[in-house]
Amino acid sequence: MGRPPCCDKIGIKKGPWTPEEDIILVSYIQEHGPGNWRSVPTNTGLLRCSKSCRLRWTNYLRPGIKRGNFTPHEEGMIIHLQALLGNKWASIASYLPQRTDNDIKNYWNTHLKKKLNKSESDERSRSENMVLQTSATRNTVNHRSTYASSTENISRLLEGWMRASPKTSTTTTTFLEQKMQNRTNNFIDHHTDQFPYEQLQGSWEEGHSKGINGDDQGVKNSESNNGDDVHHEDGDDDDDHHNATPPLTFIEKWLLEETSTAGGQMEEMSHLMELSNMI
DNA sequence: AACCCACGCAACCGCGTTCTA
DNA sequence: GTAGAACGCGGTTGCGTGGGT
Repeated sequence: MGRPPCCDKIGIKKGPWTPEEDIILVSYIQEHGPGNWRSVPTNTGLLRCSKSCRLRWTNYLRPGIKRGNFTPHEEGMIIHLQALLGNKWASIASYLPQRTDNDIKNYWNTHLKKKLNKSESDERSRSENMVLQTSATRNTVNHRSTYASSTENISRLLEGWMRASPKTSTTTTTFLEQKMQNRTNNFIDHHTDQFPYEQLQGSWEEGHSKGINGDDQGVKNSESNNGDDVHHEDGDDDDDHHNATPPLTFIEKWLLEETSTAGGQMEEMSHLMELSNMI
């Protein structure tokens, strides 16, 4: 309490992350694993506060993150989990391992809240069904469904950055100088100018197997389950998330059984609604 | 073509919780 | 047991972008 924010320190950079910074951060985490964020800026030479590094990693760079439009299934889960848990975005995110709490929060604030308000004002008695129906309808219309894993994001930004600035770097730190050579060798396909996803992923997992812990159990799982919403095990995500998560056994069961297929979804939704009404 | 506005998303900030010496 | 440091979460902000006029 009353502690000054770490980002007030002089010389700390704010604002959007550059591809360079992303690469440095990813390289470092690939080698040392996430955690001990305080040491990340000093060890990497990044002019960012530890908080910013952690946020960038968890919200954007972490592997297994699904980006792009939310599926009706995900949307339904968010709506009902929000009804059950409130604005516990981290807890909700633990049920959607491929989505970040920030993503879910943004999606709720920009889409779902409005939608729910609208349907509630339209007709309160039918609002619940309205939500589900409009969800499905909307998704068929909204088809920017190019989900990309974060590794793909990284590969793309690497590609762009490497083309733009072949070898030089403005933030020449000891760490960067040492690692960029190695990492680009790992990331870049020697035979093409592309950064094949498989190769990048392989590189990542190779680094992981050296000793990444905690979050990365989930990282591995979600990576291997890319494109699948199923949440397979409890050790899948942050410990905090699970500690904070109430024993929603029905939902867990539902999530385990349910895939992105729409079949049976509506029926399960109605069960969920009953459950949430009881609570 | 230029301007305005609304929207979406990435990042920041403040505070509560947890950890450690 | 306590204080300070680090971490994690939720709310909020600011900027880029696309659509409308």
